Amino acid sequence: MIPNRFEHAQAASEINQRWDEAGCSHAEIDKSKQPYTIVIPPPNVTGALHLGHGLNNTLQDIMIRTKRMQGYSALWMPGTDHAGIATQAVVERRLKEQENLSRHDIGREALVERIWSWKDQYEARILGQLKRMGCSCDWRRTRFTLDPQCAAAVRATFFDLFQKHLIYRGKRLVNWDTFLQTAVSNDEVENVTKKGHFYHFRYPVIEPQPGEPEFVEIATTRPETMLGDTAVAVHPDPEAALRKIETELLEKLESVTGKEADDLRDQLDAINSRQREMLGNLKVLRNMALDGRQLMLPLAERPIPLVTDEWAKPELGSGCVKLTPAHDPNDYEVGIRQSLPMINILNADGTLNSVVPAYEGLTIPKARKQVVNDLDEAGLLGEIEDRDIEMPLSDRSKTAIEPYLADQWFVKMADLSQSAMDAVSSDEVQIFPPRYRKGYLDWLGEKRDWPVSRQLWWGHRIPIWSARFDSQTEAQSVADASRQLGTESQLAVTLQEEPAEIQGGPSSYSVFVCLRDEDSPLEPKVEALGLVRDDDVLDTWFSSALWPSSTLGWPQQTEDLEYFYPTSTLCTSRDIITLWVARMVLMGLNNLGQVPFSHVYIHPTILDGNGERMSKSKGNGVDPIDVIDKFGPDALRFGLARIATDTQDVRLPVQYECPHCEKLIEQTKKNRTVATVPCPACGETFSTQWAESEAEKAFPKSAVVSEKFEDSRNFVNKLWNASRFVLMNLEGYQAQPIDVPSLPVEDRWLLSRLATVTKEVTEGIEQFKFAEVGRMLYDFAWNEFCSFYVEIAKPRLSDPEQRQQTQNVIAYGLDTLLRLLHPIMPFVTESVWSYLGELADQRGLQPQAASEFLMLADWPSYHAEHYDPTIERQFAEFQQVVGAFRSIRASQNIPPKEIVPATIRCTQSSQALLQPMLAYFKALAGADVQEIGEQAAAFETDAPLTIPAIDIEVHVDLEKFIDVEAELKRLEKLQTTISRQITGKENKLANENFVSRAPADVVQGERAALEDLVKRRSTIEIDIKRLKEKASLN
RNA sequence: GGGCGAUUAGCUCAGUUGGUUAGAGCGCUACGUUGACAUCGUAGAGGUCACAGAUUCGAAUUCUGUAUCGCCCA
Repeated sequence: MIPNRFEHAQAASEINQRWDEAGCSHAEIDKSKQPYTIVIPPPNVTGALHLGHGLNNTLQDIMIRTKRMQGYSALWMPGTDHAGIATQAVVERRLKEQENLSRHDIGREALVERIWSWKDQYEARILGQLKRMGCSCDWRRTRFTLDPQCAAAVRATFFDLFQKHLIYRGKRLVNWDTFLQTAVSNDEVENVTKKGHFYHFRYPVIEPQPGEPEFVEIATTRPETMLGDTAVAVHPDPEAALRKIETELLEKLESVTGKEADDLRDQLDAINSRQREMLGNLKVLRNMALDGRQLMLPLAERPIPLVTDEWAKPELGSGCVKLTPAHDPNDYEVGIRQSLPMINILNADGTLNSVVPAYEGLTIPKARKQVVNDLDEAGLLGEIEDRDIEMPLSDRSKTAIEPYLADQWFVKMADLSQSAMDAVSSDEVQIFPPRYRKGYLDWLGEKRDWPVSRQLWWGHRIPIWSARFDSQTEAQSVADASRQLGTESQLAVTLQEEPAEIQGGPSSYSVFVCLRDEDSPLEPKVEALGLVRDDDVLDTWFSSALWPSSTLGWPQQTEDLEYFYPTSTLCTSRDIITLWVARMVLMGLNNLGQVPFSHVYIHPTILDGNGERMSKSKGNGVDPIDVIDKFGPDALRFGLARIATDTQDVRLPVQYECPHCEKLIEQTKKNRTVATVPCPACGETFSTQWAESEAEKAFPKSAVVSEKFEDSRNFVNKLWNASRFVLMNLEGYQAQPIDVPSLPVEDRWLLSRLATVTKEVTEGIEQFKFAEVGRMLYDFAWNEFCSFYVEIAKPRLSDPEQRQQTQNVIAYGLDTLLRLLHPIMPFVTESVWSYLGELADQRGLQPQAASEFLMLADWPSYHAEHYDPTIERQFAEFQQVVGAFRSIRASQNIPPKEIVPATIRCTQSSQALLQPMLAYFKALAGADVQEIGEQAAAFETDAPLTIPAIDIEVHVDLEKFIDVEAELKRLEKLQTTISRQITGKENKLANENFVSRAPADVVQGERAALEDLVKRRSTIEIDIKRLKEKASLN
């Protein structure tokens, strides 16, 4: 027999085991079925999953379970991502914290070994989290982006791109993380605003001509970079530039007023005063630049040119800008334009190199201080302003990013990007919600080459061997010799000239050899020619970009690939549309000639109660396991599905759960970063994720959860109990076909509602409307199935004549509801399914044996013929009458157990419907209906309620219960409301415009409504009068 | 600076092509527990739909602008 309570912890683990043993989530190639494939966005092995992942994976599971039930061969490919830089950073940081060692102390092999063991630990944790959530991945296929199969795909792709000359090496300005000593991509850099200074310097002019200034003033927020300056720029036409700004301001000024206009006028004044006071000087400087004047760079004592370039803004500062092409992205662009030397002043660790020996070895902050001091002593320091400065920080190490000139491998993006843009423009890949198309297309449209090398030890090592030569002929001969070593399918060779201006030295020539196979026998031969393998590894996204095909076996032409590729839907969050989705599309097209998926669904981001993204490092990350422990996996999933609207963010307030008293304590910005928290409810102290010392850890640790899952937990409970009711009443069940036309109204209502809900849920999932699907199922199950159908079934089940038919219908109803709910709440539905199978194995419209697992059962089909709008409308009348009785009872404080005499005045057609249902008013509203029809009368001591929309008036006999005060209060309140409505309607109808311009049916409707209201008001007024008379008699 | 999103009840959110009295869950108030469920039931209170303007007979809904918050990009 079904237990009293659904013990989710026990049930879920048993069910998981049964599914696992039966291989329910394993997908096989089955040519008789359509494939449906989802690849999981592989979670980083950096850390455990939080609710953001919980949402992501719940939605995927809803889709895959639905498709599986719909008869597809549904494959959900699981796995994890090695997340190169992130994981290495975490392990390195721990190494530093716990053992005070750097990666260089322990060496490449030892570090990589430690990262592998970290990976093993977190991969297991992550897969465990997914399993407990009920994710029906095909676990037998679990992959890892660094495993041999994925590595083979990486190698094949890299070789192919290299062969197509889409991979090249360049010295480029990269975002250098001086802590991790690697380049990071733009996307791994976040900008923060900090308080800083704006330093003004004077650079002496070498041999100024008469009338020319002796110094040029520049300003910078990063003084130490001046050691690498290679020019100072002035605008080529400062007069025109200022005039242009002036014109623009004037134009703008015409269209605005108030505060904004004042701002503009201030700006205009500033420009005008510049035109008066500075323009002359700027013109002189421009002419000096054109005349080839040079400046003496202080401290370095190096002559540098004065050049003209539009990057110098005559409206800002002194109008001159120093150029440090090797350490500033904008200056770098100017440097390329102006063919300036690029002087690197940094070592890889962020200390200064020997370019200016006096500063060698200093860290950047120290060098900055020293440079400022030295310039001051030299009398070249001007004003120092306070100013907010934008500082780039590495996402990974949280240290400052330095722009740094380094050798990097790049993928040429022009054609690849175009292909990925075309795929979306042509709708071959559809993105939902569609507003995300723009970001995708804009980003790809920039066609920026992709820097793929990372100076890390954890990742796919770049399969290139290289050597650099000063002489072209020498390089050529080594390149030729390399080519002789194997065939074009084994190796690819390029020779690349690296021009002088980039390096700041003479040109050189590099030979690159890319080997196709891992552990190729060619390796020693290549090395014998003096070529050395690149130390760097590939950007993590390079391997993730291959995920949809590498997991299916590509580059091998496997049967899996043939059958399951392209995949169907990719479900992810918006922050990686460009980083990942775009790259998968272009790699899929390059490697297989086919897009990797047809649909991309972007779900919202979960924020905490303060509107901040969840993350472990903020302390507001919620572990799905904590939620599962407290509320159960079904509640977690249902709760998540219900917040998956198509907005971009959703808020989920977060609480600590006190381990002593289980009270939930709202998380605040304050208490979420401390090690221990005193519980305001019980006074005991608990610890948080920040607990470190023994003393802190001695307090029991609090789970972090969200009370938003409480309603979902209640819903699971409701479903369980409704199911229990059904099961407890199936004694003597006999399977019988359900003859729909012969069914009473309530049964046909249920079938009609089931048909509609089935249709809407099916479509909703198809269209990624998960929140709506959740709401529909919740409303149907709770407010219709439980509150009405089950209540009505109670008297019918105790009536021997109706019992059997009711059992058949209710079993069918529950069966369908379980199927519809299964993708969202797999455990509780699977559990009920087993119990139902024990009592009513054969069930349905045409009874059939139920499958062993609900997970593998058929999705309900939409019975259009069951949808009956008349029945639904009639039943709605019944519900409204029930509501009217309840409302009267409540206002009269009639005790729930008392059955009150009642009558219903209604039209003949309503009477025809309600007559057979009269008994249910007793069950649902404690009303004993003694009379129904057009002539049904009020009682001597009467409480009436009119439902104008359906022309029904209900009356309750208050003889035994009359509470005149309460009744008067109720009626008078009603009277006020109605009067207000009447006024509104009268005004509306008195408006000539409304009557003449609004559609006739709307006007007609308003008139009818007004008439009803007036009628009601007079009825109520009569009732009030009668009641008052009665009161005065007593 | 550009793009995207949000702003509706104390909280978290729905709100279909503009049309009677703007909804739900939680929270709150009152009443209720031996018969599926107190993780429950019934009833109720609670909203100038951020602000300003425009379109319209009629705007939470369409348009323009403003403010606040968030995210992304430069």
